[in-house]
Parts: sequence; structure tokens; C-alpha cells
Amino acid sequence: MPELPEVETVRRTLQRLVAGKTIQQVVVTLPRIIRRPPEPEAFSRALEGATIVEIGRRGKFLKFVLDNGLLLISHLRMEGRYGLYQQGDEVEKHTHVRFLFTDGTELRYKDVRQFGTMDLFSVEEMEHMGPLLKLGLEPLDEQFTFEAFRGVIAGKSTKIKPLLLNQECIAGLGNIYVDEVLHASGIHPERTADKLSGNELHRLFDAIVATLTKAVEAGGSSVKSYVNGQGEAGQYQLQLRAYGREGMACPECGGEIVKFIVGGRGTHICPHCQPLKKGRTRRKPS
DNA sequence: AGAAGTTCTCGGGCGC
DNA sequence: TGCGCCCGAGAACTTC
Repeated sequence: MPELPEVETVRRTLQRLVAGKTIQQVVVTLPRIIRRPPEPEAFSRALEGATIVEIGRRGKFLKFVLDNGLLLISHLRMEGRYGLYQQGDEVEKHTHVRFLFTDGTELRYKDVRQFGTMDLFSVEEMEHMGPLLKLGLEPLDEQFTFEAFRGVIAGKSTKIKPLLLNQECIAGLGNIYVDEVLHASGIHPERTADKLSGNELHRLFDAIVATLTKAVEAGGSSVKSYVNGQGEAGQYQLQLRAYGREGMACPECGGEIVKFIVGGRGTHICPHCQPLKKGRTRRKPS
């Protein structure tokens, strides 16, 4: 599920709901979620008594900043979600980690597919280890300029879609938004990165920023199961123009959206607007 | 039955 | 032959 717009929406919700709260107890019922420290008991012990200062985000990772010098790095993978509850509320199925606060509320992590992960690092450790180190450009950051973008794309002989999905290149894009961005820029997902023209790279860059910005403003996309930290669905799925629209009309030309596999991922394109070969006819993204 | 928004690991194939 | 890189397949798990 969650790509950058969804994770950012969760971050904003959690910032409002749990920043400033103090953890009294941590209950881990699915140890697999906790990767570091390896013993869930140590994970719980390290967090108890700590106050959440703020919640940040890097790519698709959430970063809970604690007042004891620790950082909790959480990845939602496919279906991880957070929710604030009252202690005593019935514990729903697929609840794997519970953060009980001193004020009688608790933050719960639910994850049907159990793919999500949590890592605990000290601020110093994070300088030289952990999953955030390898991440590439942050696409909604000021540092994400066209030059920086071209720098990570240029010279790569791989197909553009898998490249955009590579978090070491650009952090935050996932299957939905890559399909949307490629459609908006009129580029076929199997085009080779180093064969894209300067004009195409500019369109791609603009589409990444515009698409992610609009998706964040809409609270993300709820295609299947995504909800923010308050159980609310996003709205951007109503604006999707390619992803999940197999057999429907392309909003740009009226042609039919088709689906096939690229790099092992379901891929949606308009064959007319996103030709694999020359002779394209396309405008800038709206 | 097959696929689902993620990402890691593994092994084969290729070029140097 | 060996090494590094790229790519695809399979894995993790549950639900529809």
C-alpha cells in the first residue's frame, strides 16, 4: 500500500495524535515485526518511559523521534497501519505492536500481511547504519532539483519503471505513483533510462513533483486497505489516470488502458500516449 | 486462482 | 575462470 503520499499522510496524522505522549508500556505480539534489537523484550524496555518528540519521514519510512536519544524507524510495507485507541478498547485482529501511553490512550500497529518492520537506533547509530542510509533523493524536498534528478537517472541502461521504483535512486515512489507519473509524462515504462530525451526527463521530473504533491494534498490513495492514522481513507484514488484502470478510457486520449507486467510488477499504460517507440504525441501533465 | 500498494535474497546470464 | 552487475523469480503472509 503505502507510498510517499500515504506515509506522509500517516506522519501528519500521528504528529497530531501522539507527539508529546509518553510511552508507559510496549506490547509486542508478533516478534517478527521487530528487527532491531533482535529481542522484542529489549525493544519494549528501551521505549518504556520515553516521550515521543515528533514524527518524521524519509522515503516510505516513518521516524519516531524520542526524548531518550532513540529513533524508531517503521516501515509499513504493504498493509501496515497505525491507529490511536483507548486502553481497554477491544484489540482487533492483526494487531501486532501496542504502545501504551501514560494518558490512557495507546498507539496500535496492525498489519494483515505481517510484512512491516520496526528498527530501533540511537541517533548516533543512525549516522552510519540502518535502512535510511541507502535511500536516494527525497522527491518533495528542496534538494530535489532537475539536475539532481538527472544525476541519478542519466547513464542507467535499465528500464525506467524499475529505476523509478528503486528506493536508492528516488525514495518514496511505488507502483501506483510510478504508473501515474509515467502516464502523465507520456513515457513507456520499458523505455531505457539513458535513451530518454532531455525533454522527456523534464516532463518526468515535473510529473513526479506534481503527482506526489497533489496526492499528499488529497491524503494519499486508498486502493484497497490504506487508511491514515485515524482510520480515514485517502482521496487521490479518485484522480488516478492509469493505475488500476485496465480496460477503461485514458483520460487524455480516450484510448484503452492496458495492463501487463514490467519488472514483475503490474503495470498500467495508455499505449497511445506512452508509445514504446518514436512518434509520440503528448502534452505536459495537467 | 491469482494478485495485492514492498523489499530482500538468490541464482543465472552476460560482459570484461 | 573469476568478478561484478543486472534481472527475474521466489520469498515473506493474509485476504479477497
